[in-house]
Amino acid sequence: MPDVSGIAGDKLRSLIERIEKLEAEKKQLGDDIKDIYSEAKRNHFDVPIMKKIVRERRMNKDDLEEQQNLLELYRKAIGMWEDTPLGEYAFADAAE
Amino acid sequence: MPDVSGIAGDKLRSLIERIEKLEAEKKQLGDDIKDIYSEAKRNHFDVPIMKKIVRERRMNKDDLEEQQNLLELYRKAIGMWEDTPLGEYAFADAAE
Amino acid sequence: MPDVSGIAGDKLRSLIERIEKLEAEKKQLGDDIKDIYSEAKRNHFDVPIMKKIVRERRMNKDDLEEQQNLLELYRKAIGMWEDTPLGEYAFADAAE
Amino acid sequence: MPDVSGIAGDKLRSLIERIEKLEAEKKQLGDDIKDIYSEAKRNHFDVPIMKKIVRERRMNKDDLEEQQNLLELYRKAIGMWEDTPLGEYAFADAAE
DNA sequence: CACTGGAAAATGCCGC
DNA sequence: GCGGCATTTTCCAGTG
Repeated sequence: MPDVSGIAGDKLRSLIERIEKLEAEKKQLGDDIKDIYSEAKRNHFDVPIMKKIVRERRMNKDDLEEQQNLLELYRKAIGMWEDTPLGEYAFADAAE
Repeated sequence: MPDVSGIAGDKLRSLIERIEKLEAEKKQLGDDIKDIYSEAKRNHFDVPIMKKIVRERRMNKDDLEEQQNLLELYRKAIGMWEDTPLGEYAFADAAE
Repeated sequence: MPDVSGIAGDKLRSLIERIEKLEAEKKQLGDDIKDIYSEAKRNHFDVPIMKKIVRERRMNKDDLEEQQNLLELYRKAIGMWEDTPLGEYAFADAAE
Repeated sequence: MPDVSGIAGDKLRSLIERIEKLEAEKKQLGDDIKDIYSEAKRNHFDVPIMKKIVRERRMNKDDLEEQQNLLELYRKAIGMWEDTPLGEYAFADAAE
């Protein structure tokens, strides 16, 4: 759109193009990450579990514990699984 | 949560049970839909295409509302841009 | 589209309409569920935690345990958190 | 996972570290994009509308490929329907 | 600072 | 059983 726009139109178009360029790179990185998960799968790793691990590592440890405590509190409040050993597994669930 | 083992626990359990009931119904509907696709397949219709059609129709329907929102936004913005060609620019891009 | 179609066209349209009807009901249930979560929020419950609870209850307990074990195994394999209290707790839990 | 604490653990750690590196870069790009929107705002552009435009352009781009897939599907199905009015029906619906 | 809407991620499902 | 697609769920930034 060569001459419909004035200065501001050029600026706007420039901004949008810069954004689109960055978004394209961002998408590329997403694809690269997928590739690594594929490689992991080929090496017989469990991909969903790996994703949980990555997420745990990204999370702040204090928040993780706080979540755990709340989860446990809620389980208790509704009397969930009170006669099973599953309560012990609470910690792992917080990360999911 | 105010009171773990008292009234709040009852309320929490009640909420969760209501949710689970609705989720069960929702799942049932999903199964019913699958059944219809099976029936379609038995009648020699091409199921993937049927799904595309259903999807298209849903998208088109959703888009009507979306278009309204978009127009709304544009009208709002035109006040700012009314003495520049930018309004036109935005419209042209959105419609292209 | 009254007379473009023959018998098969009628059948196809009928199938699609039944599907769309069920999908509408399904969507409605989804909205109802959202409403309950809103009510929960108004009652000062932590909605994300509630969702975890609902999910836990939906899951098969054996699968849950299996997941836990794998997660723990992976944490160990990469030496994750081995010098933190959370890590010790998890290790203890896994070993018992 | 073959060998928890041996070579497989090294492989797992390596995969995870590569993923985390890419995620960091990805996050950086997200921040860069935000910066551009900030710049736009400083230049008195309407950011929500810009986002709409970017989104529209991305959708339109995606739709081109989608349309191709759809046509592909339709061509495939036409063999089955070529002596009925159903092909027309599908086309009409998709185009409406 | 809670809420809404939009982007991103995860889950589940389907055909090959 | 694997990869791709669609849906659902989760997350997060902007807004009042």
